[in-house]
Amino acid sequence: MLNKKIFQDNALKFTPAREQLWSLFQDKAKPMSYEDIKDFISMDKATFYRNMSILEEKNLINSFESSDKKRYYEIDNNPHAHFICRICGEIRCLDIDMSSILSDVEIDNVIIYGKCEKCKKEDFI
Amino acid sequence: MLNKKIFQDNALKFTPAREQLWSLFQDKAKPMSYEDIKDFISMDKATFYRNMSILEEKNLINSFESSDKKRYYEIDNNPHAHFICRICGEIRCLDIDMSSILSDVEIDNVIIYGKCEKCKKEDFI
DNA sequence: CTCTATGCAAAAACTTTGCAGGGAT
DNA sequence: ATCCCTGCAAAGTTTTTGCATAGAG
Repeated sequence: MLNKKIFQDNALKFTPAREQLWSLFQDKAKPMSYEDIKDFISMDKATFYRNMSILEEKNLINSFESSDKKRYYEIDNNPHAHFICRICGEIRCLDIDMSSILSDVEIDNVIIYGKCEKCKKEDFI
Repeated sequence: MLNKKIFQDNALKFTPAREQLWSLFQDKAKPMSYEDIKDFISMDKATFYRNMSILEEKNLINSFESSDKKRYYEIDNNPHAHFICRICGEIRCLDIDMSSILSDVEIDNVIIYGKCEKCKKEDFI
């Protein structure tokens, strides 16, 4: 089984918790926090956070913290920048080439905060 | 006095705490957290945070949260992006125009996370 | 069988809030 | 005199840690 192989290749035991997390994050193509998925997984939050840290160390998962103080995780395929609306909290994935922005450093995350189109309009209401 | 006028123009009382904060953030041209300045101010942390929030509402101060979970503040003059090294925590102010990257939204903060030049080198030691 | 993974509960870290007293205008 | 400001202490929120038990290989 493919999922199992991914874990074994990384010297990680193939446990139910990890299988759940892995398939959930593969199905949803968006960043999600513990809060977002807690009702869809059956494991303690400590297990969630510990496993996500491990998967991140193995470069299988990326994460960033939003302005809502929560950490969002997503599968590491095709790294990209994120736009976060500080009004409604919407997180939008962006397809910007980050490497060209800045030389001499190794960029692994770009977060752009602002007001999304919708919230910008509602300012005038 | 200029400082006093700035506060009065914004319907804020000119108190010792605010005067301290304002001159400190004007002198230092870098983002600073409560931790960074607590030894140089004589006020409770609640007063610090409350005043910084107020100054931010009045658009006199900008802030962002770093990967160390601390909120950094700086004077609102000349808004700019920041690079934060996730290894050593260094915060570098950047002079990039991000507005062109993304349309339809109102950008007010850009944070680029990565590994700074120094920490990148030390990886190989 | 051995070593890693998990659940539970408590700790940690930074920021915010409630409240009562003090100070500016 | 009236509000706003401040200090203190306690609460709040998300993530992390310690420890005993369970489970994968």
